[in-house]
Amino acid sequence: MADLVYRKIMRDLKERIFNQEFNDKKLPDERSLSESYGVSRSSIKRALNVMAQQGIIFKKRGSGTFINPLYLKNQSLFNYEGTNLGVTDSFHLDGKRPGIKLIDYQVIPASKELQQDLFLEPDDFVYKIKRLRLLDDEPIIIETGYIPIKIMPGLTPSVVKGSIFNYLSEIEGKSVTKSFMSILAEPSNQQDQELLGLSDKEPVGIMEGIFFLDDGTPLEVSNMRVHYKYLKYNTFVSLDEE
Amino acid sequence: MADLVYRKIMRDLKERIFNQEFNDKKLPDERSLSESYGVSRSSIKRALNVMAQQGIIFKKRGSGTFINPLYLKNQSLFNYEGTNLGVTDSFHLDGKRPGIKLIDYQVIPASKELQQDLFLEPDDFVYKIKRLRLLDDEPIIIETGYIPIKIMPGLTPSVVKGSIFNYLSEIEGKSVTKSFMSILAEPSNQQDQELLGLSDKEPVGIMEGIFFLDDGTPLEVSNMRVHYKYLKYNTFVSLDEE
DNA sequence: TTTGAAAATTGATACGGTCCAATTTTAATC
DNA sequence: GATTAAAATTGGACCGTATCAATTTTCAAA
Repeated sequence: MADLVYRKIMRDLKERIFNQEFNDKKLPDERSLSESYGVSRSSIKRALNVMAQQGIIFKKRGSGTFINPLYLKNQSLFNYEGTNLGVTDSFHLDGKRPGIKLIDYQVIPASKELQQDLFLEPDDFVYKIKRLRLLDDEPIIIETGYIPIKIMPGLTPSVVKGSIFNYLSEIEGKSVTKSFMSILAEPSNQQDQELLGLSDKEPVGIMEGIFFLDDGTPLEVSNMRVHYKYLKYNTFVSLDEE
Repeated sequence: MADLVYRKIMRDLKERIFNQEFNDKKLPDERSLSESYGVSRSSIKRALNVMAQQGIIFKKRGSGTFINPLYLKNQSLFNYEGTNLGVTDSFHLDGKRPGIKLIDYQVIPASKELQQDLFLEPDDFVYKIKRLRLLDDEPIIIETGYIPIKIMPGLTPSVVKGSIFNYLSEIEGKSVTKSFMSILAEPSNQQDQELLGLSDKEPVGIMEGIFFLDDGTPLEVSNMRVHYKYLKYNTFVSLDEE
């Protein structure tokens, strides 16, 4: 994973940028980079494309490649890194201790909507798993997930008390690297208030969507009701389509 | 813009997918596509990569390329299209009539934070523009923006009553295609409640961040307090880095 | 000094090739 | 039949080239 040419270039360039090596905010041109790194221009282009997509640099034809001034100042914003997409990975908040409390666990027939979203047959069953996510014993997320039985036959309550995605990758060698999510907000309902310790004037953030396995199999439909103070979704958007 | 090879391939493939031409949910292999379209495999790869990044297809080495079942069902979710990033473009809600009410307009010295975010000198000035966005006369967003004077010397109140981004692209030929945004939620404050017609139990969604010009110049620091019923941010996330 | 055309620079698109790695298919063996 | 090994399939990485398009630089003419 780490020995790809274009990734090595990226790592090195990021470091050089961070070390202020390019004090005019401009990178060398692609042909020079190609020569100095001793790799093809295609690989340079690939590295620069990814970095541009992440918002670290801007490219302008005829002019050159420029460093995003914000990258130097606020590098942390540009690190969407992580090995997985699950909550256990996403909220790596400053060494706080994550916890899970199992609220509900049952096996139910898949509803029409779940059949569609998870690509199931009418007689398929799913786990319904409702959990409370904690950070240093403080509740922050009410998470309700639906997972097809036939994909994870071994999903026992004891497994569910830990990270399902980690279990998947460690035990079954499958990884969850893609998701389609919607983010929105709502007033908190009574259950939110009880479980998350909110007043009736405090809202919840909602992240709902579908997690996919590597090969595109829909794994889980998830609905997360997040304590509003812990919801902060950062994103760099580019309309360039590549 | 529309005559690029890889885009033509993308358009055609999307249409063929939508027409159920690949009823086994599997696309032809790259080499066949290359031959049948009469283009190089590289171009096929490029088209497929972009489509994979958009979540339309999944690729699996050794196995093939597969259609995301959700694409057929819910195609609208996969259209992040648009020519600009501004609010005027983002919320194209079903032919509703957008409107703008100017609340505040002044020229002020750039604060420390603005100096950093917009890359300004200590003696630079910015416009502070506060506007209420309407949809069919219903208020949905309180938008506060800061734009450097030196970038848009001609930003008069009359311009500000319309779309600033459209003005930029039509009059000055510059386009805003990149942004760095954070999305979060908060209880509504009194002003939110008055301007957006919310009760004290209803929250606002907040989208704040920086808009960039094509060449990487930071154009605007923006803070949008959105009526919670209108905040819905859809996104496909992939950890594959390309 | 200013203007404007030509030249140089620089990223973008596209081609086509080599080799590799994961997976599936096929065939052989027990 | 089941198991295993070999072969074929299929996407991934990387290289090097040719041509184009936007921008900047150079330099001669006015």
